[in-house]
Amino acid sequence: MARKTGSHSEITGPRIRDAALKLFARHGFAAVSMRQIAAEVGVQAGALYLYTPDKETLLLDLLRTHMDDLIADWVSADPGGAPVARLEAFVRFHIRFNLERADAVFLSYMELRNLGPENFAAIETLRRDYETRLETVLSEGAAAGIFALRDAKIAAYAIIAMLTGVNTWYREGGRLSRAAVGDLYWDMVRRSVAA
Amino acid sequence: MARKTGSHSEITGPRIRDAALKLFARHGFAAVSMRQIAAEVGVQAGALYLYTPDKETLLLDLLRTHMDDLIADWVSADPGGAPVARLEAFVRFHIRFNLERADAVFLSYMELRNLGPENFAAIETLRRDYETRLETVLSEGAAAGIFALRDAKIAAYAIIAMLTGVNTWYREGGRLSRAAVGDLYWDMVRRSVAA
DNA sequence: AGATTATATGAACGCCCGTTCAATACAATA
DNA sequence: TATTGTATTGAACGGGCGTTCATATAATCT
Repeated sequence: MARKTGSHSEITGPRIRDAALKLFARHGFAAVSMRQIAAEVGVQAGALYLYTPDKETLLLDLLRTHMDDLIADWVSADPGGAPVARLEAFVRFHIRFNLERADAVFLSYMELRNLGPENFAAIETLRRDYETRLETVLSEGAAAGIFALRDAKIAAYAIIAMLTGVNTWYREGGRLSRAAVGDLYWDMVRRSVAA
Repeated sequence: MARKTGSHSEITGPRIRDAALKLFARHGFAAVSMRQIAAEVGVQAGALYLYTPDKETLLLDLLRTHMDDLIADWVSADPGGAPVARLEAFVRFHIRFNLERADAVFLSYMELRNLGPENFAAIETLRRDYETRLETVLSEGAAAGIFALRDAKIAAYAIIAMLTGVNTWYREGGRLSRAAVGDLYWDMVRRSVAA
């Protein structure tokens, strides 16, 4: 056997990335073998190397795609205008986006350490970009006297950590709907920075 | 060569746990081999099995010790009395404790997935115990009209996530002292739950 | 001093790893 | 239909893995 019937790179490529994302998030980058990823896709291990030069680059692609999506989606969700409205939009956006991609979020917090120094730095730059966007909203609100902040950068870190934490406990079909979670967190964030 | 001069289990045991904690946190449980841990201690791999029945149990011991210490230390740091004072004590305690044990904190968030189901459940129970202690402080304050909360459980999750996030950015010798960080976070927490 | 116990070595076990590559079967094009 | 290009196999490479165990030396006990 060699090439399989119905085989196309536009199909196999995404399936490999999906399988790798799921398995890396579930068991950890180092614990997942290329053979396991291949088995999940229904292919032999050698075939993966038509789609990635090596295992680390496969991880890097997943992390970079996630961060790019995060920033791009926030840019188009950002309403601009009044800082309070922008902050509320950020809170609801961050919770929703992260809940929709729990695997990628977990990966991008846990497996940065498996990247080489320059790849690590590239992802860190994207993360800092995202954090800075929130920090800017907070700073502008503070300058306008709408927010009372002692340190905009720390406030941004604190808010993002708090919101990202939803992923550790939220379960679909549980006591609270996603909208209710957004309401609760926005209430806490709003009060923590209110002037 | 066989037994080494000066060898004692009370010395080698802790050194093995220290090395394992450091390496697991740095590279991930699956990425670290028993031979690497042994080399860090200056011993052969076989000697590790005088101290742990297997690799997973070594991880479990590290995680359980960390959670036990966390709860025991909070119990003795808890001032009791007025909810506001207790909440402030919790905020400062959690930040300090976690900064002092960054490796163990990272491990206990990232490597639970490498535990079997029953070991996983045991650690989860300890975590829930800790979370419930904060939730109780919040609930009592709310009942006394001192805190305004829409959901004490979610507020506890949010506060813990926010505080734990300090570990991802804090660097010794940076712009802020540990005490200053405690002040900033206590300010935000206080306002987010104030009546 | 001699016997016993505790602590370690180092070789070996079978197994799985990431990656490469010649061979090959299917898909697309002419 | 013949040819070219694409997607995949399956075997092989050297190497590292977790774990076991017979053996040996150091520490301790009588």
